[in-house]
Amino acid sequence: MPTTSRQAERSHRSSEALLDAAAELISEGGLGSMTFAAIGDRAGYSRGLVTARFGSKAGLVDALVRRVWGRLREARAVPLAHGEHGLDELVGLIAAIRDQTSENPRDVGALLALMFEALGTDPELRTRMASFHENMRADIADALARGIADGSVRADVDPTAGAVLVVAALRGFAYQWLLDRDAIALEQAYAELIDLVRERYGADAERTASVAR
Amino acid sequence: MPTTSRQAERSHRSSEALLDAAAELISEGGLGSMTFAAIGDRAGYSRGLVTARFGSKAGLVDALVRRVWGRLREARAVPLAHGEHGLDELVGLIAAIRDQTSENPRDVGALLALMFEALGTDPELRTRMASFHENMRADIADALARGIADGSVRADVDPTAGAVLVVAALRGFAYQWLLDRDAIALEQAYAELIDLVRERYGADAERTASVAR
DNA sequence: CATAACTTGTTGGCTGACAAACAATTGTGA
DNA sequence: TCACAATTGTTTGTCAGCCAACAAGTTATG
Repeated sequence: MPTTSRQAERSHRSSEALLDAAAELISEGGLGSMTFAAIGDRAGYSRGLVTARFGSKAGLVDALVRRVWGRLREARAVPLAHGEHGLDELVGLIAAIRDQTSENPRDVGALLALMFEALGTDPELRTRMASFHENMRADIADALARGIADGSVRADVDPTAGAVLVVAALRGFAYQWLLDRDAIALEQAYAELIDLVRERYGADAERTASVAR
Repeated sequence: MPTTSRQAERSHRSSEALLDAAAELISEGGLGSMTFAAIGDRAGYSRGLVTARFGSKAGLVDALVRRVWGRLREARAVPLAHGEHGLDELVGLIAAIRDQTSENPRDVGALLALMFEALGTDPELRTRMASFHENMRADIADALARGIADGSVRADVDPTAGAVLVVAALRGFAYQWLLDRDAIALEQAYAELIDLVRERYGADAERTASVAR
């Protein structure tokens, strides 16, 4: 007999299919186009299964965010664990986001769309995303501050302002990409940002050398 | 007798009040919280006046975008008309956006919220904002290219990549600001961006000098 | 009195939520 | 091993709430 019962496997399959469909829909048209009927249609199940499985729309979004964050955290754990210098750590973070976006555009796109959706009516989503970005800025500012201490970052850099700028660039890339996927060369954009970080925040960057990709 | 009749004045007043209320609501909670009833309530009129005046929700959004864009275009015409060098023109554009945001946060906030809302279901809004950003990137890339020609911008700068980055920073600042207005020092963020543009794209920037604000 | 400005009543469509029914799977006792 | 009950998974029916849109009516202006 299998370690997972046929029932468990069945429900697991359907849950994944529902979450996949939900991610696709959010990524394409925001929460507005993520209706129970649309999810069921796309996943090949009925509209009623979503509430049966996730309780409510909020529960579904919660499960979706958990799944995506879990995967991303897994992928990002590697570059962050190496105890690199502050500057390299920041560059590694940006590169990890770049890689995740190209490897798993559906989930990342859904998470990004949810971030922008957080500007809307739902106060819960809003505070959640607000604190997420606050933490992200704090992490980046931390990396810059550590970089100043270890000599990899210029001493006159303002870590807070740098964090706001880096986060802004990341979200701004994502926004332009979601708005018109064909108009933005994401790889090139991330390359420009990494190069910029090295040139502007790095302690020993040569101005001429930094332009080469 | 007045050049504008009392009737015209009356309808003009109510239209403005409705648009003001709509802008506030969008800025606060996106299109989702901009319901006819809410607009009427806040403007001090009935829910029915909006359709009577603007025909439909789309018409209202259209009128709102027109009004805000008109005002911004007016304000931005000055810095762009001077025929400056490419780099100064770009810096002027960023400064103009900065000034508009601090002078008229309600309208600018509404326009920004609409930009992010464009990721949602409405295809008309989406294409509209997509082409707006395409034009914006083209303008910035143009300014950079002209700057290369007139010697104010480094010759090895990629205008396209620079345009994507600048637009990303602008939208990213706005996103973080709309998400949590207290967490972001907008003035400082814009200062960082202007400084960055001068240092990274400028032809004759001194690395140490560029940090001073 | 006529026309413009504005309000209130109403309707139809869409959505999330829940409940009841139906179907597949699993456990249990003989 | 087999029947049958309990459980889990899934679907369909239905309802209440919200909203944009329109229409008919009311008030202000000319």
